[in-house]
Amino acid sequence: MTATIADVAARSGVSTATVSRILSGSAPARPETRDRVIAAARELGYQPSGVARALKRRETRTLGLVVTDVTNPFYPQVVRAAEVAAHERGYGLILANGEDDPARELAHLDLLVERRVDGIVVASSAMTRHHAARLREIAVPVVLVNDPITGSGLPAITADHRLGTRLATSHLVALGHRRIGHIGAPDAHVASSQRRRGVVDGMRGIGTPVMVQGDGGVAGGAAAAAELLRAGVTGIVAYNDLTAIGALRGLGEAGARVPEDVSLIGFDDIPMAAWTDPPLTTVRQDTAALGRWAVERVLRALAGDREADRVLLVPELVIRGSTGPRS
Amino acid sequence: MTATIADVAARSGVSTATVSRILSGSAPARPETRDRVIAAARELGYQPSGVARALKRRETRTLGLVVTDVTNPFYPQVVRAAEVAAHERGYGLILANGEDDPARELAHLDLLVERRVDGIVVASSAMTRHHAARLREIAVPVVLVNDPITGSGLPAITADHRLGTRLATSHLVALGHRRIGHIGAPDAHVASSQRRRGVVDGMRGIGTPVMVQGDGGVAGGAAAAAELLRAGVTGIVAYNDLTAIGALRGLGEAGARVPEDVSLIGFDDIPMAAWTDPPLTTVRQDTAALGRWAVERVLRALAGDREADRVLLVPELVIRGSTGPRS
DNA sequence: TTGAAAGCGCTAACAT
DNA sequence: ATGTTAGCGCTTTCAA
Repeated sequence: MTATIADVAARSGVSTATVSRILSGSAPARPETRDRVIAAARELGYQPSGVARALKRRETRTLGLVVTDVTNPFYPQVVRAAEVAAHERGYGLILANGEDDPARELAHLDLLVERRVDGIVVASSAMTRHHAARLREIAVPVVLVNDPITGSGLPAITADHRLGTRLATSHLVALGHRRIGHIGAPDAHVASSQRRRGVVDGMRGIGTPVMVQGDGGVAGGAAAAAELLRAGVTGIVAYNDLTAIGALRGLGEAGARVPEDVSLIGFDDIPMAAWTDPPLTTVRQDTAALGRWAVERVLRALAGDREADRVLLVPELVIRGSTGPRS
Repeated sequence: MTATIADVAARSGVSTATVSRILSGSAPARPETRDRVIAAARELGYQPSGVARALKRRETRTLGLVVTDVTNPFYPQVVRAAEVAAHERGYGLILANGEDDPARELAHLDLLVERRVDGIVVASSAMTRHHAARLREIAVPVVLVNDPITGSGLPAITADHRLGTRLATSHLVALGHRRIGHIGAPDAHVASSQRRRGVVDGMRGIGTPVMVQGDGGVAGGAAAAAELLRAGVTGIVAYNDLTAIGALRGLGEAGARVPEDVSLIGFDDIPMAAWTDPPLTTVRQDTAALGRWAVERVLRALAGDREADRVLLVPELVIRGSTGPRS
């Protein structure tokens, strides 16, 4: 078995209390004993048990991160930023993957609570939508990422989706486009209604956008783009980059060139967006900031700040090759 | 504070032992007491402390997963499969993101050991390369994913990289290509030498491949492809899909059409590969199997199986639109 | 500066 | 079928 503090104490001829103090530096000690203890600890390869410490201190120094689906290219950046931020402060991160299944997410939540994580970051719309009440009664701090529910009573950070698609639409309008379409996502997606509204905002005084529905992924984007083409649009704002990449294909197969015949804008700025052909004009949201802020907010909550503040991140239009003047 | 087992015991007028037995179903109880205890537990919103249980049982039911970089599109699938497999068996997963930094990974390892995870899955070449010794002395089971080190003495699962690029190369040869190039990755990458060798294997008796170096990512692929074009190749085997996607761009910018002028093959079959233009012919490795097997292997080790077995996954050539007959 | 001892919340003998 | 008790490995009073 692994060495315990008692082993170290025995080996160095002091009490466990002294070992604890010396190893944690929580109290001064005579240099001589210090050295003996440290030597003994090293010789035994002693590593304090986080479990025992957690029981005593009543904190695990571990956070939970609930994510809808790591496989969606939007999330890894959030996860990474969260992990880095947590690790910087000495916290571990338990990852809970929702698989887009609300029941499963609830089970995960129980798992996290039972594991006594010190706080939870939820980056899952399904979660906040179906289990808002449950989230609010959790004993530890919960922070939401990309939460559409304004009245959740929990701290949250979100990109301004509506502003984002408005920016995108205005860009299209500025390029001379007048018939503009939007490929939306199912309502299950966090931001679908906000992003839809932004397109309407952007066309105010100009006309009404043609609304079609995708599936939030590549396949849906391809089908929807063909539909928009038949409707005669010259500009498309897609729900996200995945949808836009699908649209790129759908357009290509229908014989339309981008951007000569149709201009196309995505959302998120996933890494791939810069590498499509043509490179995708898109609305960037700072995913790293999302993850980092959420973790830091949890930590602040742990330090006593129990406010339910919400931060709205300003998205940025990244103009690349998929948009151009109406021909 | 959260309710403890003592609270439940007091409220239902039994001992903590009885509560423990009933809630865990580890021993029969009179239906009447059963009901009282369960009711009390529910009323108090009691959730057993995993920390206390872990201390007593000497198992945390938590696994560690060390990953080089979640942001690399190859990993999320592994992570997801691992998480799902773990969760199915009631295990949680602590994610440790290496950020491609060996020192950082070592720190992560300590964190995991201190947290007393029951086992560790390492999906990081940097890790196995620099810290093989440290890994071997860890008290809990360690399983390697995509490990290049045959002599590590630890169970491991890896795709047969060499076979994969051989398959790819043979496909090119079968299509009539004779001048074939390979865009390799820096040696820091797990599989670079294996994949390089596979290309040589595939050209045995035909010639020698032109070897150039990428960076394992999109940018490097673009530059390297241009180089290969100048060398007059008509077929390219890329280290991975990211590299191939870069090559696609590099080729396009240099005025070469794929597959009419140059055939191109990737590796991994990341989700994006199906959606490039043209869709990428690639070598698929079953990333989900990698993650799932690793977790299951750790669990088996926990059940007593301490063998250092290695499994080699057979990759599969997925023929899409980026390869065609030499024109 | 150091030690003795209690206790964090649970489970598992061992009793009854 | 249920209760008593010890103890998992730490930290932290309280004493000395």
